[in-house]
Parts: sequence; C-alpha cells; structure tokens
Amino acid sequence: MKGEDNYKKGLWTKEEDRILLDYIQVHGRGRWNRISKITGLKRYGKSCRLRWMNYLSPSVKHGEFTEQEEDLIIRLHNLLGNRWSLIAGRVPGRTDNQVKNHWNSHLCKRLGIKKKNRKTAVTSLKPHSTNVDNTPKRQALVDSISKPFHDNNMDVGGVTRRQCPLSGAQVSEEQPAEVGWHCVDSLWASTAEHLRVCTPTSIEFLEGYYSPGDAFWQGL
DNA sequence: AACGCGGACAACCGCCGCGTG
DNA sequence: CCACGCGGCGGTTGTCCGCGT
Repeated sequence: MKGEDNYKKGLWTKEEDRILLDYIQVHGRGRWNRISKITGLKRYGKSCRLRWMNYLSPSVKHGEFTEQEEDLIIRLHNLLGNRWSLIAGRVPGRTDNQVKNHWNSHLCKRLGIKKKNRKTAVTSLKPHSTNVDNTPKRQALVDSISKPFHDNNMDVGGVTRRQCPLSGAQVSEEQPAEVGWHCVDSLWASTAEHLRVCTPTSIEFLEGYYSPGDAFWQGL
C-alpha cells in the first residue's frame, strides 16, 4: 500500500462532514467515488458512504437504545442470526453498524452469549449456515423479513416517505421524528402483550404479527 | 497526577452481488 | 459472456474516554 495514501483515514472532522453534507445536498446520494474528485475531500468513496449511512443521514437516530429496540433486536437476531442489515432494516432509525455494535457490546454480554471463534462466526452469517435454522418455513420467514423497513422508503420530491410494514401507514421524513415513531409505537402497542407472554421463539413472535389466516403463511 | 485497563462506538477491510457497457 | 465499477454487508480494528488504582 503505497502511493494511494492521498486519502485520509480515521475519524471525520466537522469540516469533512460539512463538505460531505454539502455535496449530498447538491448531488444527492450515490456515486460516492466522485466526491473526492468534485469536492477535494480526501476520503474514499466507501468511507463517505459509510459516514453518511451511519452518522450524517437525517434518518439515523442517535442516542441510547430503548428497551423496545433492544427486545426487537434480540428477537430478530434469534431469527436471522448475524444478518445485521436485515435486523437494522426492521429497527427504524438504526443502522446495521449501530445494531451490530450494540449487540456486541451490550446485548451479547447481557444475554451471556460468548463470541464464537472467527471461523465459526464467519460461516454463521452465510445464508446456508448450519448455525441458523434453515427449514423451509423459517427460510420463508427470513425472505419475507428480508424486505426491510427501509426498503419501503420512497423518495418523492426529495421527501423520503416511509411505509410501515405492518400498519401500511405512510409517514414523511419531513415530519417530526415522533410521527415516524408513532408507526413503530403502534407496532409495539399491538404486540406488547404478546411480547410479554410469549415464549422467545421467533416463529411465535411472528405469529403475533400475522393472524393464522393471513396470506403471509400461505405456501409455507 | 499519571498510568493502565476496559467499554463504547466510529471507521476500515475484504468479500460479494448486481448492473452496465 | 466477460470485465469493471459501485454499493452493500459483516467481521474486525482503531480511537476515544471514563474509571479505578
């Protein structure tokens, strides 16, 4: 590695953040590799993307995880394994990096989960891992969940619109954060009792969301 | 006050899949 | 069909900071 170190690594400065935000305001997201050429920012495109996705994006929620978020993460991890992007996609406002860090530093410890050795950990995240229950029914659940909350977003006139996967209600990013969370709150309001009394299996967790006659279960 | 340690979080690395020419 | 660029993903590492000694 020599010669390509015109690019900076490490923590971002406020000035770099400002340059990146200015660029995105003008050009929008994407084409990250062009940022350094256009703005003179000495950062790799991937670094810019990561900074935006994990920190600068207005849709990213900062601050401590709530008990509801933690509970949701634990259950989704039980279902999906270390597929952090899928889990994060179901925890509005949280990124895969946030979820992963929080899991490794807090939840792992709290649940008394020991980290696997590297080789096991790597294989565990593969889709056909033996570490995860891959029965057809569960796989169908994973596939259905793989359509993340964030993927329901639609950019309409610069305003990102969200559709709650459960209620179908749409909320706008321009609206106060509480509005977006109302959608999530309704999710929890409808399942809070179930969460208290159910066993911790993922199937039962999802059975709380989908009624027995729901089309969701057809073909499973 | 100085030092070491560990926790929390930001950022990087390497791999992979997908779209495009 | 293939090569290439780009973006996404998960594991890992780096950095900062608080706390105990």
